[in-house]
Amino acid sequence: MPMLMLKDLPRYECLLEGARQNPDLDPSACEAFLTLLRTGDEVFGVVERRLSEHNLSQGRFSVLMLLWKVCARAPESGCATPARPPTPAELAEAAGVTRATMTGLVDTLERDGLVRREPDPNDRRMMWVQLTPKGEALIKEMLPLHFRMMACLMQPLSETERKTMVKLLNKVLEQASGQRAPAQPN
Amino acid sequence: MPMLMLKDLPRYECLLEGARQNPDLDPSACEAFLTLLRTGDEVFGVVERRLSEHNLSQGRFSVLMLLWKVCARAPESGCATPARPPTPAELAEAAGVTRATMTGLVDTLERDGLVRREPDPNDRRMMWVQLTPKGEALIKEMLPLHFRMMACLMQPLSETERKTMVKLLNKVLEQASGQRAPAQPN
DNA sequence: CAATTGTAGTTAGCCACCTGACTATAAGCC
DNA sequence: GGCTTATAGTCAGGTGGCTAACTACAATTG
Repeated sequence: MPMLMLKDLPRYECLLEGARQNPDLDPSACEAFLTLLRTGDEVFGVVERRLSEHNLSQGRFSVLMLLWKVCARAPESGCATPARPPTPAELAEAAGVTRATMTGLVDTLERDGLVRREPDPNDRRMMWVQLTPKGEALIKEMLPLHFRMMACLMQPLSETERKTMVKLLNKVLEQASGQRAPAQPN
Repeated sequence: MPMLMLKDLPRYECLLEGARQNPDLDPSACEAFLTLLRTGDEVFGVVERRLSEHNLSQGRFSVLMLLWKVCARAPESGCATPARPPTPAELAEAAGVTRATMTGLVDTLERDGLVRREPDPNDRRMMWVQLTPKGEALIKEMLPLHFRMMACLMQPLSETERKTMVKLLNKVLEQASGQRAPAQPN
């Protein structure tokens, strides 16, 4: 549960009351906003708790996933097979964290024997990161559990409702991404 | 951006491909799950970035909000007015963090002169936490900006879509809360 | 070829989250 | 009244985010 989020969402009447005092408060927007963050936080918490039983966190798990996808890439999957293992910078980019953060993640994963660093023979600035057998065994063990957890969490929604939620969330996602970088002139 | 979340969500075809190899993978559940976390992360990031321009974070802002709600509670708002300022433990409970975390938050807020600690005269274990005038001024300045940001983020959704999203998210929220504490016998 | 510029990885230092242990105090119960 | 138990706040130590600065190396360019 990484972010501090109000545990009890305000009742809608309180939002309406607040809107009467503050013209900037849009009750339905506020409700949607708070519910989104609250739900994301709660779901994230469930995931973290499950992962922590296997000594993992979201971050560590994501790195293992990224590494596993590379080495497990079947030829028929249609995805391009990279010529070499990924570098910390590539992992950071894919995971959406800074290179400094990735250094720390790979440090602890390496300390726990799940991952191995190896210098790139062609560019001495770079490192390659690879799963160890132990890391591969762990991710293979975890994946089915992780998938079942996703299914369990989304079980109250019908197929149609899932599609609807994804559609609505994507609208918000796009808006939020635009907020972050209003223009990418390149 | 507190949580590490894959930046590029997998395409749906890849999920279908994965499901063929792993019977536990439910493609629509997986898509909904990833989109939910990704969107929550992105929205959270927008908020953090805005708040950081005023030297705040989600956590610091939430504490100020909680303190402000107490002292700004108008009699006609219908909410019960507490007899005294909140304690760190109450703030932690309301914000959904541990008491230890709240100690740290109040530490930095007090260091920055936004908040004041005062011993409870009736129970020497407890402290009262209150906004300073500086803290109150800051939250009053921030709130309209914060409300406008919520409205902006939710602007792509119609009123109906917001209601729908809240309804669907609440189903997931309830499921996730149940996951966390399967039974509360009390 | 030498100097500049850019890139990869790390380090240091900050913040906010956690757990677990500790201290002081209050409350309940012989 | 004196144990025991419970509660409030804090501290210690760990993790995972961040930025900014540094080192080593590669690439570009005059």
